[in-house]
Amino acid sequence: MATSEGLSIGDIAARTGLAVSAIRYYEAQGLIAPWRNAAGRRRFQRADIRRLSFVMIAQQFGFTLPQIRVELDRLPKHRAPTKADWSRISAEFRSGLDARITRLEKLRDTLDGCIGCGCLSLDACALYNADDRAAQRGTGPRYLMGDSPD
Amino acid sequence: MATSEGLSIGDIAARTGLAVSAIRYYEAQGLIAPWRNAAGRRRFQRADIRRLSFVMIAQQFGFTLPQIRVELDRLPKHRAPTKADWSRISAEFRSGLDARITRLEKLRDTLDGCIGCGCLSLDACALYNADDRAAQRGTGPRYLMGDSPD
DNA sequence: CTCCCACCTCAAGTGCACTTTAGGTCAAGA
DNA sequence: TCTTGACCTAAAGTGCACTTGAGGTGGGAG
Repeated sequence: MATSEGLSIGDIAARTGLAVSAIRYYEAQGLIAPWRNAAGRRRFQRADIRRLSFVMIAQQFGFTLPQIRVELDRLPKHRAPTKADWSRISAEFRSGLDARITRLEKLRDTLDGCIGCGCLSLDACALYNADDRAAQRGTGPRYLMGDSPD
Repeated sequence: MATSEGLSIGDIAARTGLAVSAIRYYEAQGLIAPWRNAAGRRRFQRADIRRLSFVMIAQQFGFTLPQIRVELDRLPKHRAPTKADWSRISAEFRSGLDARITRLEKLRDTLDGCIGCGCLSLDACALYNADDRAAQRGTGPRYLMGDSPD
């Protein structure tokens, strides 16, 4: 409970489900900025719970902490995001998510075309096209990694 | 080129686009098992190119190297997978992929419902439901992490 | 004959996202 | 009064997937 003002790191941990160590780590990464009480202990606002939820959600979306930080930096440090903040960020999440889904679906469709095919030819199989032509352009089965086959 | 029998690690690197160090690492992880020539150098079969392509594709699918190893262990060590091998593995890939896509779509749909909502209520918002009830069950915004809300 | 390149091993380093450990402070309850 | 528990810092450790570095060998080209 709040001894005086704000929430303790333990409260935040309990309410977000995060480990205390993770919360401290996030502070070190600049994702949250609790203040300190007279005893030097971290004090959090309720809005910080939302910032941390935001972090967890964004991670689900595949964002790295530095990327999440960029988003959070555009938000007021201690306030909960407004409707406008949220709409903008949601839109970005949405496009990132769409891209991710599209990539996976492309992969799945290619796979579907290959199930039971058994060709496994380096020259012809769409899943095994890490051929010389692709290798010259970089690494790996490039077409599946997002490039289009020329 | 093949000095005598088989392909050198350099050949394999060129044809797969992988770094030589990565190929050695994969051997250490038991994903491939090249033999050695008189001089102690790795010699690969053409089928190993396919094994490595398989590794790269499986990574795209989100599998870890140990998981990929499990799949590869069911394949003959030096031979290219047969049609039957491939069909079985494809089916597993397929279901893993489907699960991944479903999860992302669920996330996206929730997000869609939230864009512009601005509620951000810990009790009501589907994206911010890291509430006490969820926290009691583990960590994070559980519903989004795959659990269903009770 | 000498040089270079491709290869070898083993150990350590990298980046991400944390956790663990060691050692210490402070306030409240038995 | 003593002890317990929540908190503090700084540094080191973890797991994954590699890369980099140091030091060494062998074979073919010039």
